[in-house]
Amino acid sequence: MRFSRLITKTMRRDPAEAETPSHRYMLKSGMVFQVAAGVYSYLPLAWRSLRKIEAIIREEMDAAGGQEVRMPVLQPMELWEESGRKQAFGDNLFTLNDRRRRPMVMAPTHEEVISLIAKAHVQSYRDLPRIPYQIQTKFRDEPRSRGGLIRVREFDMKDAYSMDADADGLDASYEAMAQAYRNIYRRCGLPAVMVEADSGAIGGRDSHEFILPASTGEDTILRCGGTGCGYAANLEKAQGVKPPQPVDEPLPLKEVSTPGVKTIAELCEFLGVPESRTLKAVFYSADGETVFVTIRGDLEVNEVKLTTYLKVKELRLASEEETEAAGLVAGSASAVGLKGIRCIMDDSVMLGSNYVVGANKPDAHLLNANHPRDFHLEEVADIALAEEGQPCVLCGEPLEALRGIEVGHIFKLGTFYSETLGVYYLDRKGNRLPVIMGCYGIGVGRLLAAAIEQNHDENGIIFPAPIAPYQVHIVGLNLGKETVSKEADALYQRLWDAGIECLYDDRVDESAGVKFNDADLIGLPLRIVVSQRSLRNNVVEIKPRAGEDKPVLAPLADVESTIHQMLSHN
RNA sequence: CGGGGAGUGGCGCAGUUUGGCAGCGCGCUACGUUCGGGACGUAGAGGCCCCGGGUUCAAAUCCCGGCUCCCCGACCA
Repeated sequence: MRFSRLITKTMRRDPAEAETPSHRYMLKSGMVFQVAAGVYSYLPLAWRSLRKIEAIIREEMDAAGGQEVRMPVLQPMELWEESGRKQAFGDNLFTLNDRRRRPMVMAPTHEEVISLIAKAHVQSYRDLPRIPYQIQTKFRDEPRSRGGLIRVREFDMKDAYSMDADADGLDASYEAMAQAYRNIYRRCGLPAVMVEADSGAIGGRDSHEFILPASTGEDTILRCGGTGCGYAANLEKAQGVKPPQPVDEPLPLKEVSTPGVKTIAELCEFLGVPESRTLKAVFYSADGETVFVTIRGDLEVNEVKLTTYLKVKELRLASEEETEAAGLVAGSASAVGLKGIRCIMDDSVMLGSNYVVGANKPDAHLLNANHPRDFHLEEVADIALAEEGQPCVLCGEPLEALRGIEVGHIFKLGTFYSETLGVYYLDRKGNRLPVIMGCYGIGVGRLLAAAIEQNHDENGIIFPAPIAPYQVHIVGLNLGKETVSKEADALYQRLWDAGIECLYDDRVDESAGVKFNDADLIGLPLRIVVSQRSLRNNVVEIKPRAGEDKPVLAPLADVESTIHQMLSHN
């Protein structure tokens, strides 16, 4: 591509609305153009890069036993009512009516349709396993789009669905997909980390996310800082070893006056006890029911874990009205003597004794509360937020925290859709059984954005070669001189003939500085400078975008081989 | 949806407090000079000041209503 013919231009100044680096550089380099909140046009540079990512995905999906299909974006609302996901998606669902006023959905994902297809085509265990996939535009009316392509409302996703006869089959398909994902990220030059993830409301046993480390990421993961065990999980799901506390002989329960004391911090200050010697009480509204949750004072409630444990759709902190209606005394509540409300206790409470707890009346607390002597709770679960520095549950090494961007997510769905939508097969013995499904997603545009988040400097993008729009940026200087422009044009043609993708800055009137800055901004792996000065010695300068290496002076005749050598080095 | 910020030539902004010719820098066009890290001169083109209403002799500016975008929180690839 000749720079002078490109439909886009680079911007000299930073676009005002972009704060995250990938957003800023994609706008500045002319890769994308925003049309509405969370809706973008992909312009030539971005589109070439996206197509490279897609090509890698296709190869790996095909190699892992996938087969590409194409399902419709436009789908009847009926189908979403049948699966119950009209409700589940709620306002996130883009909807419209057709000319006969029939409600339609712009699909956010394709479990429903793939189930219909499976229902029509899978009748026997002989028809399994199958892994159809597609790369297609999805529509989700996100409450808030952000960060350029990081989170948008219209986006391209590779979505795959596995269909198996039994749990072993699902495990095999799942592992094949996981391996395909590892290959995809590796080939894109991106060190994504596979972490355990919350599987969400619909459930299924396993779920993993692929997180690309980046400081601007929306997700936090905890991973084992040790070398051997490899434990890594999204903070929403992560476990750590909770600091054990002394389990002393139970002392007699005793009420103390604590005027004005509401928070754990105030309580510890007032009584001179450590947080781990107190129990915190938190009240939630879970699908409308007010529930009481208690956890050791030095730990925080993980609302995702709690949501999953309760198997509810909506969890939020209870309002003052709800708290009062349930007879709870905010600031002085505890499980001691509490009746008529569902209570959940974090298992950390077991690791300690003689707690300070609320007295369930204003301005009073109890000393030396012990489980189960003073309160006996049936529902005990791990609902605590794991923390950096806690020992790994597998090997005991301290956990480390890492921010990152979710660039893929895989789920073992189980039989939810098969049973809801009627996808059954006959096994060897003639039993009618639901097909076991898994689903596997990669956000293609987000992967590009994440790649830039992770690979940039103050001057612009530093593209990993496999997903760069072009491999080489030819910068022609002194192109006003016919001798130079002829050589540069010829080299450009030669490299394309040799299969090397080039962006050729053939602008005659731009200064060298402008061209260098644009090359840095766009960030192709290699920059070749063709100038009067270099041609005098029959060489061109080749310089990698990454690193501080000095340019290589390559004789004109050896340019192709030098490029190949330098690209394979990266 | 809650909280914060912003809408003025293609881009970045000033002007709004105190109403009075719509400005600056970059970019763009033409000509000339320059030519290895965002050159210079001269002459130009380009605006629904987000939209609708109101106040006023007069509104980018004041009042009322609405829309859009960005950022922070609840969701997700």
